[in-house]
Amino acid sequence: MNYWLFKSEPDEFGIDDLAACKRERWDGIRNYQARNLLRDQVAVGDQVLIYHSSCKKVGVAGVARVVAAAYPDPLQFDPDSQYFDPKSSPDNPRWISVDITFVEKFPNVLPLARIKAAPLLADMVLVKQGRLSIQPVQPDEWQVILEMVRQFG
DNA sequence: GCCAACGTTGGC
DNA sequence: GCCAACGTTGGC
Repeated sequence: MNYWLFKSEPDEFGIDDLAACKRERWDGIRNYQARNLLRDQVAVGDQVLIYHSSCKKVGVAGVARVVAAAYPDPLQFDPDSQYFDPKSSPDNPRWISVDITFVEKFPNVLPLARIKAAPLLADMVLVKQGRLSIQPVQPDEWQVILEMVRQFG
C-alpha cells in the first residue's frame, strides 16, 4: 500500500465536502507528472492526505482512501467543462481520474508552516516541489504527519 | 495582489 | 531539440 497527498482548494472542494459526499471522483488533473502517478501507481486501498491550498488555512486537513484506480477522466470529453481537452479522445484518453472516499477529518488543519519547520519532513515533495498536485508520501513521512496532527489537534 | 517557481507552447 | 515567451500555481 502506498501513501499520497492530493491537493484541493477548499473553496471548490475540501475535506468537509468529501465527508458530506463520502465518495468522490478526483478529476480535473491536467498535469502530466500528476497524471502519470494516477495512471501508474495510485491503487485501491492507498491512503491519501487531503491538502488544502489557496485558502486561509493552508495545510493538511484529513485523510482519504482510494476506492477506484485509474480510469479516463470524463470531463476531458465534455465540451462544456473547463477541463475539456479537444486533443483527447475516448480511444486514447489523455487524462486520468481515481475515486476516493472519506476516512478522517483532522481536528485542526496541520499548517504548511509546521510541515516546513519539521526537520523530518524536509524531503517531502510538498516542501521540495510545492506545485505538484498529486504527490507520493513516504511511510515515515506519513507517520510523522499523523503524530504532529495528534499533538497539534 | 505580488511574485517566484515551474510547466507548456511554439518558432526556428 | 532548444529556448524564449507566456501561462498557471500557490504561498505570502
